[in-house]
Amino acid sequence: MLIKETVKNIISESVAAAQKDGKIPELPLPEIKIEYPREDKFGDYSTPFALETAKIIKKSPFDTGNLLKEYIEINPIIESVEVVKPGFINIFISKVFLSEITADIIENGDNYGQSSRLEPENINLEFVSANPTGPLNVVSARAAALGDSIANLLETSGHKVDREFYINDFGNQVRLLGLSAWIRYRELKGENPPFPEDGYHGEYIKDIAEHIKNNFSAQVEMLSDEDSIIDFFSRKAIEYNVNGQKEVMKKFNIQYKTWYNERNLHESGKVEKTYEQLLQKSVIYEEEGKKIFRSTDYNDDKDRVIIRDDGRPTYLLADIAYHVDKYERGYNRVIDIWGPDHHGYIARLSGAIEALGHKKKSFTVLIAQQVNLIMGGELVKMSKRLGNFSTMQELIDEIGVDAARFFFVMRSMDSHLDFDIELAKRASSENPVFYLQYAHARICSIFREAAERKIHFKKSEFNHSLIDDSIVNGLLKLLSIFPDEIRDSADQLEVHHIASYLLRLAQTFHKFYAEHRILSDDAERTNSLLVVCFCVKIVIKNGLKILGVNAPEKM
RNA sequence: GCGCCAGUAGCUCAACUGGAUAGAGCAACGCCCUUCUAAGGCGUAGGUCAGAGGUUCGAAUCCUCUCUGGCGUACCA
Repeated sequence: MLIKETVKNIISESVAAAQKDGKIPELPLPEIKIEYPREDKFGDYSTPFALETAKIIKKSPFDTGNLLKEYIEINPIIESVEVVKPGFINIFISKVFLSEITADIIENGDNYGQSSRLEPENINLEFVSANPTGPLNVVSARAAALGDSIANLLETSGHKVDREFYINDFGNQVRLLGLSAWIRYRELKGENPPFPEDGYHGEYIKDIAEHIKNNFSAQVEMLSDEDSIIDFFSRKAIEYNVNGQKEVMKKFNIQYKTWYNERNLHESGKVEKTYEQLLQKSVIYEEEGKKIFRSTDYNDDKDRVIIRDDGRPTYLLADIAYHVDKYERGYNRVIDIWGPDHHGYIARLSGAIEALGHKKKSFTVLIAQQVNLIMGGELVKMSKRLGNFSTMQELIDEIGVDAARFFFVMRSMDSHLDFDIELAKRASSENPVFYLQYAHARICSIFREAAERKIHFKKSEFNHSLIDDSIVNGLLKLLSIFPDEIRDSADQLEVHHIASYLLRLAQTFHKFYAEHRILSDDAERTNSLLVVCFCVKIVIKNGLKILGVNAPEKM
């Protein structure tokens, strides 16, 4: 149950009732905000509603608060209401209600935290979509962790989400990749051809050449002209790289619904079709043989070429076609996660989408800021072309999937992330992911010990009064807001809130553990404490699942 | 030049998107294991929220300007 929303409804009903009684004028009022007060003495929930409406309804916030107090307090969920100094309305939740949270958590189990929407969105979430010209790097790893977790978050909060990866298997870079591979191939054959300056210098190109030599030599020998040879190498190199990317994603516990080929977009005529549509919307003009989209109408710095003077479409046109295709496949919300080097691209693409009649709000681009990889206190520069980079695969091998995924999502994606490999590698207390997993493992250990001692745990028997203290109540309160945390994070598309929440929960649990001996001779008390542990375990597990991190039973 | 992101404790970052006395984790120091996992707990110390104005009941958060760092500013993808 979403308590925040419930409280909000209670307030708005109270306001409506007060209006009906003529105590508050019937004017349009701002949306009611519900907050978690910083201090316990300010209640479990709080609203600045009276402060915000003071001017509109021409009443002192203090009076409004006291007026609403009686309407709010009628509700059985509410223990009491206090109106404090400037005019905050502080709400205390009833203890009975808090006691019932354990039953709610246990009943829902793996599904606790999920909620449903009146109008669920059908979302396409595209992330990573790295060029298939080489292995995935750590920036892609960040986007991967963020994308999958945000998808989980949106699903858990009641939307439908499909994960998608766009493969740029078309254009200049692809040809250059094929050429690079072909040259390495010839080197393997004992030749010594010149290597293009702007080619791909990475060692992995040699692996691709080796792969082609081992599996497709006969086919290569049958090709005579250079164009078809390079085309063949391009296709095989792309295939090799994409397969590698798929493998890494699988290891990272990410399951894409769709891997979408740019090549298909061109070959199916969708790119041309999109051009026709833009033409009909009169947002295209011609200049020196080029077809140009008037993106300045949509807040872009300059208009953008979408068809070159030689007739070939630019990347932008294909990308517009691709996004239009997403809508045509039935999605009513489209979300992309991009790297920081593409932010300048947002205006032109969203402009085109808007020009073609889709709601501006239905398209969102999230920018995942850069990752500074730090090794031995030094910044590691990454560049695919120079062949000097650390791959996502290497990262996973070195620090493990759990640590990697957690580190990438624990910070806001707006922040540049300093990723200290050495630090993340250390399996010690410095590492927050271990701290969290340890809480889960610890609970499992308590239950193993309980079984050892022949204690029969009855999850439906919870006697709050036996363990009614501030630590337990704080823990129960935290558990109760989990669905709200998910809902809020999902609406803001900010998954790091879940990481913070879980760390706070783990911290509260460790404190609880230190202060309460769970297993004792008092059977009834023991059982009630075990119920609390059981609930914490469920929430940690469900929360970690959203982040794609394992909840180990033993450590 | 213009645009985007960032600037908060020694370091890495939060702060419920305008709320009450700005919080965690590392690092430092001092305590706590004959008892369910010490990968843990408790405590001490640490701040001109980059700077200056403004907006209002109320600003780390919003608006303007300045400074610093990163990225971008293609008929590349």
